[in-house]
Formats: sequence, C-alpha cells, structure tokens
Amino acid sequence: MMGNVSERRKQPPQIGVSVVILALEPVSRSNDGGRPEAGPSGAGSTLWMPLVKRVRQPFLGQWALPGGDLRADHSLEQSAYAALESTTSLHPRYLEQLYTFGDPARSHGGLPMVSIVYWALVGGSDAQTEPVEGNNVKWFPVDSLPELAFDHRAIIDYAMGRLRGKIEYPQIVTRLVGERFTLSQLHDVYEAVTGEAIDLANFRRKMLASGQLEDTGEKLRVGRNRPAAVYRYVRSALRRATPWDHGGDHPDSKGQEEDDALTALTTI
Amino acid sequence: MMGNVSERRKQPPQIGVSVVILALEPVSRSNDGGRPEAGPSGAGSTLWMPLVKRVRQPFLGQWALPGGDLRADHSLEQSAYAALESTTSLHPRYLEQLYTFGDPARSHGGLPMVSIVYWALVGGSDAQTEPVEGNNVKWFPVDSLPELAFDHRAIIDYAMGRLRGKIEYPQIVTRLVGERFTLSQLHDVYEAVTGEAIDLANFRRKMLASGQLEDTGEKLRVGRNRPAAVYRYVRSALRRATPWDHGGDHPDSKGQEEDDALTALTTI
DNA sequence: GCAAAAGTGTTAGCAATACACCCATGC
DNA sequence: GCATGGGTGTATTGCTAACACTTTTGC
Repeated sequence: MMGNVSERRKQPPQIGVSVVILALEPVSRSNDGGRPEAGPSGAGSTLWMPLVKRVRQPFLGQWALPGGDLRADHSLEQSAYAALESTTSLHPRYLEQLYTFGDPARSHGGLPMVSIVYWALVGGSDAQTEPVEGNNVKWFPVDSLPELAFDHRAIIDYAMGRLRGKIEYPQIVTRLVGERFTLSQLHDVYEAVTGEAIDLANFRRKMLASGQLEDTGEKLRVGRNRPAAVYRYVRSALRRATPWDHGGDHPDSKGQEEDDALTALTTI
Repeated sequence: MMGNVSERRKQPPQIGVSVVILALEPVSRSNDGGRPEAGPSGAGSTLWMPLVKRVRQPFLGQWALPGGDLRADHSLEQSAYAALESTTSLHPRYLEQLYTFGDPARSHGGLPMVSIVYWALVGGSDAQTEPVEGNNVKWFPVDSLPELAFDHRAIIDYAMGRLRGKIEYPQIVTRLVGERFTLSQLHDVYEAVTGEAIDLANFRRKMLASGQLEDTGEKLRVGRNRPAAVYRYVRSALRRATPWDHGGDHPDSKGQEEDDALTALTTI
C-alpha cells in the first residue's frame, strides 16, 4: 500500500488531534457540582490533568496526552471533542486550539505525524458518564507529571503559558471555578494558574472595581469561619470574546454528533 | 483511486500550509535596504501584503493567500518557507504559526482541507531574487484588500489581531522597521499596526525609558528638517523570546534546504 | 523669519502595591 | 476570648495621557 521510502518522503504526513485537559481537581462522576463547593481539602492550589497510557510503540506504557483521529467530515473542534470524550468521558466547557506540531523528528520512529493540539478546561459538572479512571487514564497534578511520551511535556508547558495569558478572561476562569464562587475561590484559581502569591485585599478590590462581578446574595461558609459572599460574572463580561482567538474553526459549532465510539487511544 | 463518498468521509482530510505576509511597503529587489530609509513617500502609515491569483476552481481568478503542500520529511516551518519563496521570492525575517483551519465547510466544493497558516513579517532586505510581482502575485494595502477566496479574509483579520497583540515585542517591530530606525519611524510602525494615533512625545519617553533602545550615534535627516537620532534595540531585548509562542515546531530550525522549486500556487 | 519635524517639561489622574486594621463566626 | 478567614482603609508609587513648549534644520 505504501511505496518505498523516497516516495513516502513526498507524501503528506498523518494528522491527528490531541487535547490538554486542565481542571482544579480530578473530575469524576461523584463531583456533580453546580453550586460552589465547600470542599474540605481546599483544592485550589494546583491544577490537574488526565493522561492516557500508551498501548503501542513507540513509548509503549508511557503516559501521553489523550488524542484521536481527524475525519474529513468533522471540524477540528469536533474531532477534539470526540478524542476527549472517548478517553475521559468529559465534555469540557471550554475548548480552544493551542498549536499544531509537525516536525518530522517528533515521531521518534513512528510515522511522521502532524498533531493539532487543543486545550480544554473542565469544572465539577462536566463528567458525562462513568469516569474511565483506573482503566488507562489517570489524573496528575501539573506540577508533578510523570515522564511523558513524544514532545508532550513541551506541549503541556506551552498550554500552561497560554492559560496564564488568558487568566483575565471571565470565560476561562468560570470554566475552572464554576459559575458561582467566592472571591477567595477566585483568588485561589488565580494563584494556581499564575503560580504566584497575590495580595487578597487588592485582588478583591480589583475584581469588584472591574464591574464584571455581581453579588448573588448567597453566602458560603467554608470552615467554621465567617461566611463569604458568592459572586458570579455579569452576563456582558462572559459574552465578550477575544477576537484574536476562536477566530478560526467555527467557534459556534457546539453540537457535536453522537458517533461511533472510539477506543481510548493516543496519537502523537 | 478514491472510494465512494461514505468511505471518503472517514478519511483524513488534505493538509497544506498558507502564509499571511506583511510588510510596511511592497517588497521588491530595488529596495535593498540595510540602513534606515529616508523614503520620500513616508510609507509607514499602512501595511501591505502579497496575494496570489488562483489558477484553479473553486474561486478561479480570485485573490488568495500564498500556500503550498506539506511533506512528511519537512517541518511545518520549512513547508511554510517553501510556500513563501516559491510564490513571492521572499525570505522573511519572522515566521510564526498562526492557526490551523479545518472546518469541512471551508473547502466550498473542493476537497476537505486542513490549512496550517503561518504569518510572516518582511523588511526591505528580504527579497532574494527577482520579484514575481506581475505574474500572479500582487501587493495590496491591508486596509483595502480585494475580495478573497475561501475564508482567507477571516484569516487575515485574525493575523492582524495577532500582530497587534505582539507589537510590543522587539523581534516583531524590528522585522518591519529594520534594525536601525528613528523614533518617528518606530512610531509610524506602531500606528500602522494598531490603527490608532499615538502621542509622539509620550511614545518617545516610554520607549526610551524602557531601556530596550540604544542610541547608535547616527543621525538621519528625513526632508529638510532637523535630523533624528537613530536607535536600535539592545541585544538582550531582542533575545527575550516569549515562551508561550514558538513553543512548538522547532523554533531554532533556521536552515531550510534548497529543494525542488514549486510553481506558484495556493491552497485553501 | 518661517515651516516642519525633533525633542523636552509639566501636570493631572488612574491603577497597582504594601500593609495596617476592623468584622463575623465557631469553638 | 481567640483563632481564622472575610472584608475595608489608606498612603505611596509608577505609569499614562494631554498638551504646552523649546530646538534644530532647510529654505
């Protein structure tokens, strides 16, 4: 089916999608969220992501980003969703294209591969079905990841940089912290993402002064301490999309079709 | 060679690269640059880009972004360079991946196509051989482009947004204005890119205060007016790359091989 | 001298920072 | 009361915007 090597060099490479998935804590069915969590662990100090164990060479047995194939009749975003759901049973509330990697050297002995990488944010209520964890999928904290296949480590670092660059956008934060949240929770997310300490007092003021938050009237008591006010982003703040992103691949295509299920796999 | 339609739907789509090329003025061999230009036209108020006339259906005869194929043994960046040089005879000093477009709807009757789009910045001294202009290539000011094939108009808008977002980076500005420049020239570039009027006095101060500029000692007289000091970016400023970009596709791969020349063409 | 562009000074206002302080709650 | 996190006050500092002003050149 395939010609000799010198012929193959002129062929186009393979294509696939991979997804970097980020959440404040491992997502499973039990976290059915909805209202702000008064979780005892405090969570918020680091981000987590699911990885998939490779079942083929090269890098057999190593951890890698979830991935899948591309089909000519699907948009890139749809393919990313499909890859995501088939491995982690998640339907993220935020999905955005990250970068396309295509250097011949990155295949490390496999076929040359172009990977279109998306990154996704998931919150507590995004689990659709039974979690696949324990199978070939496992959640890791981003600050202590295992050794990764291919160039996936670099891809993840790049994704984290992108997340840091977008932390100001309500759409982003909301997907992580949820729709309703206290200022402390919001503050925790900012610190988890930036990795830096942020003065809470100034943070409150800045957020409230931005006019993007509105008090829901609710209160949330965390431990045995003073209850905190619960906020949400005002509608107009959520709508305001960044024109220099999502510019491409039909950002409005939400409905992805139920299709033939894929088995959990990774691509480069 | 190709199966029926329902088989083809499951196939991966085609892949190609396209390039959005931007310059302060149309680039041809005559502008051999090197030192800052005292051009009579003042140039600096708008950006220009080359487009290629399509020689196939769909959109036959319409203007489109330069593009080319992807080969399994080339990096994406190398493929972008190849597409660039084969159409415009330019070797840009800045090349960066923009976005990957892959919606099935964008092919408009052609084969489904995934386009990995790069954007490039060229200055006066980037022309390598005879300019191809007049053949099927023509330069247009970005604020009055002709009607474009496919979704190329949206792609260009997206590229402009990206450029605006990066105008602060010395690497970007330098590729447009050149290595040595007066503050007025720098100011013109900022205004051309942002599209907004910027107070020259404050602009000077801000730039000088940044510590990123150094006086070369040279003077440049533009018309019959007072000569202006010529500056350049300090080395450390140029080196400082943005980690959340160029993270991917072997950013250090500069040497692109001389290879079989391609004929001027466009892809989706 | 006059025009035109280079370059400087001055002011007001806004936003980020640092940090001291008070408030509400459960034990 | 006291510990803990929620929430407020306030001074300092630095950057930005607006705009009036001076300097250097060719004609």
